[in-house]
Amino acid sequence: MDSNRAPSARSEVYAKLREQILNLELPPGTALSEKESSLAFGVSRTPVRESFVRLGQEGLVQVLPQRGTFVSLIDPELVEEARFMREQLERAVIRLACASFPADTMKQLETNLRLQRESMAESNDKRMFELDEAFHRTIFEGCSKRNTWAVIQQMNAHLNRSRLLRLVSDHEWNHLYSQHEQMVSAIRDGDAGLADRVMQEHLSLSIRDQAVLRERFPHYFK
Amino acid sequence: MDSNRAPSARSEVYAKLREQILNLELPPGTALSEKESSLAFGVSRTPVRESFVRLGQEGLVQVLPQRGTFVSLIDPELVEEARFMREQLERAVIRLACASFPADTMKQLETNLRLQRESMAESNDKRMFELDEAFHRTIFEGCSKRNTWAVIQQMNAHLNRSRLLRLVSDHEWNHLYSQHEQMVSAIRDGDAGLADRVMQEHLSLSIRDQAVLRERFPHYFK
DNA sequence: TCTACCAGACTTGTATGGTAGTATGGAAGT
DNA sequence: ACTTCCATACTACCATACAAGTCTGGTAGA
Repeated sequence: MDSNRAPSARSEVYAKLREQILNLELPPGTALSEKESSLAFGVSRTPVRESFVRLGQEGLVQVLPQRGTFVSLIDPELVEEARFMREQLERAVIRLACASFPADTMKQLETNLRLQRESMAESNDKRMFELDEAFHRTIFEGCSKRNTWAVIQQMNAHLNRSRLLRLVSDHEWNHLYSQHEQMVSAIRDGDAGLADRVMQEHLSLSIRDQAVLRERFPHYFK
Repeated sequence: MDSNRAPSARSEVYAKLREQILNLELPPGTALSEKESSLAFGVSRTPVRESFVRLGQEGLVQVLPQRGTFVSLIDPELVEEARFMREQLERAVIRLACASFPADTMKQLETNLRLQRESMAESNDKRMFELDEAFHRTIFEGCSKRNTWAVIQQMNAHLNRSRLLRLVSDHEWNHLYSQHEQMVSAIRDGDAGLADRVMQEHLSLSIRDQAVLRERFPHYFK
């Protein structure tokens, strides 16, 4: 069941750093250092270095030779493009879903909706966030577009640093939930036009978040 | 002008390995090894290792701990999804281009078309391939979607291993060129519907290549 | 006071040795 | 002939030492 019987030091460090960057626990612009991180994690520089390489490729850190490694500033252009890509791909996929969608995957969506209602009742924001992600992922899986979702997730690393604020403004969840419900109905009815419109509106919400974050933390941005 | 005054050993090794994998010079399934590669490139194992990490993240190689590193087999599902993503994003972008496109970037497209005619006359396939890539990239740049193009390029790594065969069947170029011409006209006229249709057809051509390659080299595929 | 310079404390880049897990082939036992 | 076991030769993983570039602060000289 466990693909990695012994999780490597590298993957541990990588996962932890990535999480901290996405959390804004390590804010944009923070100076990292191989040595410092290796001490913090209790490993040698090698696995830390290789984590930096991976994070650098994803654009989450910037490695300047002989100068230092820094958590990347949020690039508004990159964020907007990430939103654009996600919008195009999610709309295309949900149109596919309206043409044909497996029954058991539809069951999963319905279960997910029920869990969303429960989480909203409990005001469990963290759980709600996970369910939101799972909801979208499930649509991709129903259309055999697992890898496409994976690419979106990578792009979303940048988008998500901006979206963090919404987590605290939980009054938005009701709106998002009703959109999720509309999507499921549209897929069930095969109404691609409706699904497309709802998804487009659904994904346009994140634009405003960035403006708010930018105003509050101007030095986080490029 | 040179972003890297002294190209690092790592980036050299990475670029070379990547090129060889995309060339099929290193066919899918080939066993690599840190030691062997380090000897071949005349560097230590460290930069080779870090190249493996990068290539692994792109899905071009598969690193199995304590077992070995292998050039990834071509995953048909991944290839189809790459094609799907590219289609959706290119169609969305060319529709944007029809709404608004900078005059100087339009000049570049026209220049590119002229060079394409010259290269076809010379039967210069390599040049033609480069111009084709530049053509599409220019459309993205005109719409301020540089990063989106970069993501497509990464996905295309998988797609391109399948597209290699087309390079030798140069009789296709005439068809591709006329489609390019139609796209430029459509952008000039702001005819998003036409542009979308042409682009869709344009990008559907690569599907057949995979079938051919798969038939000839079944052991290259997953 | 201001400038030029240099020493030292950083940084990442590269090389190398040792460790642990894995595949393989041959020998010993059935 | 067939199976089991083990020595051996791999593999990637990690730790560590050294190399080379960069920044900083203090100092000597004008």
